[in-house]
Amino acid sequence: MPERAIPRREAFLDAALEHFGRFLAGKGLRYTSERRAVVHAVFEKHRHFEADDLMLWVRGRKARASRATIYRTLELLVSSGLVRQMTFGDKSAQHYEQVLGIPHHDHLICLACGRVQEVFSADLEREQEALCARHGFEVHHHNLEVFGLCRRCRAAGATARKRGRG
Amino acid sequence: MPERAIPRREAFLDAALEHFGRFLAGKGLRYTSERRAVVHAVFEKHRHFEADDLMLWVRGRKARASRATIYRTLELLVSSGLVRQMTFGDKSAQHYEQVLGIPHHDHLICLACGRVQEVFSADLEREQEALCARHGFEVHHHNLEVFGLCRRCRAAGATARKRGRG
DNA sequence: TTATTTGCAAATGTTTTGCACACAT
DNA sequence: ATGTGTGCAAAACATTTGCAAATAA
Repeated sequence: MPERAIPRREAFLDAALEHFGRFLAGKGLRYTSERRAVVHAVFEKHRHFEADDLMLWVRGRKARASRATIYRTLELLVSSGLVRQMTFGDKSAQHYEQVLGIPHHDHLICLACGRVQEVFSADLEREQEALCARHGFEVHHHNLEVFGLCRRCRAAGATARKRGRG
Repeated sequence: MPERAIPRREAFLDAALEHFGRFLAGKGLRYTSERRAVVHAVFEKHRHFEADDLMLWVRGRKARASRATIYRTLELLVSSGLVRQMTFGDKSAQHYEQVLGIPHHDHLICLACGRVQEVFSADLEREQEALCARHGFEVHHHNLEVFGLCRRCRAAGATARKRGRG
């Protein structure tokens, strides 16, 4: 079976809080209420986000953190491996997504509706590894972003075209 | 043979100038000396670049174009399909590369030296297509960026580690 | 106690925009 | 002629930084 489903990301909040605590402690850094609030916001409910979304979520939870702190904490979260940074094509703001509890996956980005679909193929991963190996390249991580039309929008487009003609 | 070499991008200047001319004419837009100068700069010698590099190259050719014009022309070049926009990981400035005459390829980005290597694998492309097809996704284009260590830096690192130990 | 962290506001760097003048067709 | 394109300078963004005040360990 070359494919697997991408599991839901829930119930990882505690693990994330703990992981981040250990990361900070290991660097002699402090676990402030702001940093806890950011971890809560990231791991409670959300998938992809940008810095500004995150600030709003934190504030929506009666906690507070300045924009500067959001950025500084995001940097730490990325270093700790709890969050990864992405860049979808030509957008201006950086995108992030939680990593803990979520196996690697690629992204299909619909040009019509903007929806981002997460997919995985072991065969594809294997081919990537093989390609890099042939070039003597040691892989740390990778991003695959495929742009196109999702099933829904293809159907909608087809309908629209039929209507247009009829 | 699953792989092919990425050909050099040369002698595409004339084709690019013509292609862009047709694109502009088709939209009722004008082929100004600035736009020609930008196409020259992109297709004469260069591979990957950012907006500011391009401005310097244009000016290095005794032509002139303001920063605003560079950005406006880049947008047109992307629309015309002559250039594509990329974003390597977490960098701030957008990156571009010429497309005409250059078949699709992926990028291996070295975290140590920053070098960007272009690679291609037909098997990999096939797996990507298959994955998308399984999801009913119609592919327009895609980006694969692999981050890691290139052969050279791996060797250097190994040497450094040996020296450190010895 | 004290080094780290925070918020604020100012700085940065990239990209976009408004507008008067210049120009390609 | 006339609608487009240009340069300039200012605006718009996301992101980073300096610093005095606040705080976790």
